[in-house]
Amino acid sequence: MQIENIIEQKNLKLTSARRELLEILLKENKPICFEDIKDKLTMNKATFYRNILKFQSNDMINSFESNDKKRYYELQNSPHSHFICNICNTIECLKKIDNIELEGYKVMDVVFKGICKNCLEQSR
Amino acid sequence: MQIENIIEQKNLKLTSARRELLEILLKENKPICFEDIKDKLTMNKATFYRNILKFQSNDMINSFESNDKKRYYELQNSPHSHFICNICNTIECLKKIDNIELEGYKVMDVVFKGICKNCLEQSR
DNA sequence: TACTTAAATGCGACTTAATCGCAACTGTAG
DNA sequence: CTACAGTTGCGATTAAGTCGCATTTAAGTA
Repeated sequence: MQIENIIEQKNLKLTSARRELLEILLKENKPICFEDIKDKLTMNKATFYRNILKFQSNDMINSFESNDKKRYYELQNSPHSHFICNICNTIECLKKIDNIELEGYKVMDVVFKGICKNCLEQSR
Repeated sequence: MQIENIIEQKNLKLTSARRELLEILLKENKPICFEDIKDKLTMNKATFYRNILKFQSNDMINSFESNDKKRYYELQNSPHSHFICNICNTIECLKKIDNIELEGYKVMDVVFKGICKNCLEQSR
């Protein structure tokens, strides 16, 4: 999916800041936080946050907070869940789990917390 | 469960700040954030956060961030999941869901995001 | 190609969550 | 009653996120 198409689909202006931000998100292909990328950003941080908000309200990205108290952002290419390890704090993307449904609710995102495979094995 | 017992089980000192904080958490019986209770707190906010950390490392409370970008804390009396509505931002406690397991992981907490029952009905 | 304008940006100030170092204080074991 | 490790209050600090405003820019239109 090209950046031009993504933007056009949502009827947004394609600015250099937005191109930059989308390129970063596409390239990373995993949840990233502001701190991870602030040095790469040429745009002002206010612009960063305003575009994050814009993208979120257009369902282009989702975000969640990890154990390190930082907010992570990720492109919503392919919807999937995340697992955050309480020990090593690693964020793992899980394969889409489509059997998670709650009667009466529309579930759009799931974040699991607990102990990941690696840490479980090391505790044996 | 009495506060004295909770503290004693964990080999922590029972200070007035900790009694106050636990009383608040017990009384609320739902996830609360710093802002919700800061006016009630007689302790310093550094003390608040230090005790939150202490309680967390002793598995007495868990925390998660909601859509309002505030961190919510809750006593781990009875483990259960939470549903955060992307529309009304309400945090709901769900009944313990014990059929959620991930092969190879230890799941300790689940946060769902999506659209809650109320908002779903209103969108019809 | 130039014009127009709503939307986007940069900047600086601001708010607030969360943390830190340090001196003073306080539970609790002995 | 005492000693001391652990806890607290305080003030300063860091960093995420927001806001208002002047300036700039993308993109449609003539």
